[in-house]
Amino acid sequence: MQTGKLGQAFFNRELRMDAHPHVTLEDVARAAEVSLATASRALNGTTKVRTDLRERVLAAAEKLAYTPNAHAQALAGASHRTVGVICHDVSDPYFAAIARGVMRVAGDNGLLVMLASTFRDPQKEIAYISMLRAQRASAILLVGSGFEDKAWERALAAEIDPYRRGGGQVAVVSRHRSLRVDSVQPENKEGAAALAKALLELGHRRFAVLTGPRALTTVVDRLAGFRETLAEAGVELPESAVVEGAFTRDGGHAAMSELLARGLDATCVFAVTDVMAIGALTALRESGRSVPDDVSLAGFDDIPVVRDLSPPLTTVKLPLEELGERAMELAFRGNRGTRSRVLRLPGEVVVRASTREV
Amino acid sequence: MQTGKLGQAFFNRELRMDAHPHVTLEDVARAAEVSLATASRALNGTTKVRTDLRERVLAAAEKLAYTPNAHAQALAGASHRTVGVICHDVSDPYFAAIARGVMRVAGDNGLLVMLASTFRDPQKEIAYISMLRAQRASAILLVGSGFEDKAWERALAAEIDPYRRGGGQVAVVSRHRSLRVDSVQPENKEGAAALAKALLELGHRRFAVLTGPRALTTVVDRLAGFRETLAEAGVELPESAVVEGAFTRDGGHAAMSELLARGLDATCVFAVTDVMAIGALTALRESGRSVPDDVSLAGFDDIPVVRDLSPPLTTVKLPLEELGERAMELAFRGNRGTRSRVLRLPGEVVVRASTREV
DNA sequence: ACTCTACCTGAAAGCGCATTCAGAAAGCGC
DNA sequence: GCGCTTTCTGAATGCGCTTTCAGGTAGAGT
Repeated sequence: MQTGKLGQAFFNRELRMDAHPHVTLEDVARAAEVSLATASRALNGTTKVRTDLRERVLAAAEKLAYTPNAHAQALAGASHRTVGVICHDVSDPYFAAIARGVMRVAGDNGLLVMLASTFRDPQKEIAYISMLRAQRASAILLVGSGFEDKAWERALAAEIDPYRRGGGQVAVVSRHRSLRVDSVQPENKEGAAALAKALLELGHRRFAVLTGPRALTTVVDRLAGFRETLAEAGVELPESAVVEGAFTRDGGHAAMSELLARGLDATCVFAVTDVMAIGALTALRESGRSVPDDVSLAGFDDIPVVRDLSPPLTTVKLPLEELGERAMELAFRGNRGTRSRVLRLPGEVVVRASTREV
Repeated sequence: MQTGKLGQAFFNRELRMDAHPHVTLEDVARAAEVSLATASRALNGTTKVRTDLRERVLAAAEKLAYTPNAHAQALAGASHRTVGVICHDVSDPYFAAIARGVMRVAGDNGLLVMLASTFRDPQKEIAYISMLRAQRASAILLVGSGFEDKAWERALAAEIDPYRRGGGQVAVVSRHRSLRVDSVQPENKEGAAALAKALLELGHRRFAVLTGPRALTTVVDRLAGFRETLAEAGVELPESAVVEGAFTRDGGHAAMSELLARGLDATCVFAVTDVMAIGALTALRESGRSVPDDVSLAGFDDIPVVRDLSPPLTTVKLPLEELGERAMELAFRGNRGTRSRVLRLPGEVVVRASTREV
């Protein structure tokens, strides 16, 4: 495995699996006094094996605590069932929820999931795909917004294309589809538009937005949906009311603080993700402002915890787990055609107490 | 791979990796007009290869988008670097934080992580270990509280022992160490004791506790530490003031509701995990009670979000990511001795606004 | 009882790679 | 320029398993 790409290893110890050699199929066959082929067949049930022989094999396998070597099986041509999932950070509730959906489907289907966190390092994403390719994972799921960067997409394609040519399935979740693969996408733009509409209906006219990195497609879409809907209502969202921050709780906190420092004159703040909204909420509280009395706050995603905030957060509910489940289906259902399939899942505005009428 | 254990598959389509056969080392060697052995050596750098030959090989590999087959490598004896992590639910912030630590270390060391969620199904835990064993993962990490069940521990050992005999490393995180393997454990009992002391110092004398399943060792330890410290101070914690619930937000919500229904007469409620505390907090709010004015609330773990609650939660801060990191070190540092190593990481009481002096 | 057809079983090939072993080339002293 | 050692290269082996392929055995048909 070419792993050097992922950084300096500090574990130099070689951990070979041959301390005591593993029990092999041959051991089982010998113990059961049958041929290797028969042992294999008895264990896999691919062909009928005389009952007494099969039982002898099963008994021997049990007694020796035999477990087939998945590598040998894979090499010998058996389909091995493992999925690779690449996300930015498992500990982000947004990805965690999607991963949950993935894991559920995987568990129900005897699939092993290899989960990798890139910590938003594009290099790592590439490196992980390469590793997953080496593992001959049957499918790779790319979860999370990609970058709007042509060079980057090209580098990605250089890994993905050979993988697919080799028969690998690829699906992306919540990501721009410049990669021509199957994808399942939340309706970010529509969701943001619906949210904007709901906020307008509450009477708000002066808005501010806390965005994540503007290069992320998710940010672009949500911002566009929000802004355009305001524009249609004749409400302008000046660039000075848009603050960019990291896609994290602290990013939201910092962005909100920045906004407050600039002198907040909006009656409603929209954070493009719930995670950022959580940071923003705390920043507002720390500044002595009350939500929603002094300012309304809305997020996006509806990660589980936001309903337990005080006040509970108005947001756009996304079917996060379903996003993961659908992606798995897409990947394992296989794609006969040449066109990439796109599954769009709508969000739903959930108005809670963090926004009020003005 | 024997995967039947994990339930009914609904994906019947065979996804073989041979749609277009993968580029092999032999292809590269042929393209570079060198022998297979030379190509292997050039790519791995194990032995010196004449410069021009190496460059030809590298160029050919690049051109053909060659990726070694990790299965073949593993089978041929190369150590393959993959870790298996088994937890209850990735989307639980507690596990997510630990997983984050694991992933960070993995990423820095070129390790691939196979993450499995058991959804608290003991059968699945066993099945996953079996799969990981089949994959010849270099190490397996068991994250999360085990059950106090002898039969169950025995079944587990039946998987673990052969794995270790084969040279596999095992480490457990936050789990009773009836399994004689390396472990890293938060000081649950001590932490709960320290929390109890802090709450006593705030003047509280009537307590209630929201626990998770009493069979979980984590619950047992935290409850014991809490209760014993109260007892030392002459404060009794009657069983009627202890409510058991699921180890989830909803479990905490339900348990708190139950407690309220019984007629809460405590001035302070301790939820054995932050996740449960979050549910409890909402239940209290829904009942019209103010935290901390009407009742104080404390949790355990210090998952990231609790500081953003209103009021921020008093809790016992555990070094969650470090738990994961240490486990990885334990696993990959290897264990020369016969005794299993135990790493205990202390918690620290963090008093926030959810508890007040009475 | 004898042949023909199913049905099983076992020997052997091969999956893609790392690595050993023997041999070839190159470098050295004289 | 010859014989030596030192490097490097390539053919061949084996990792553990699945899967042909070629028997072999038993049962059916007459």
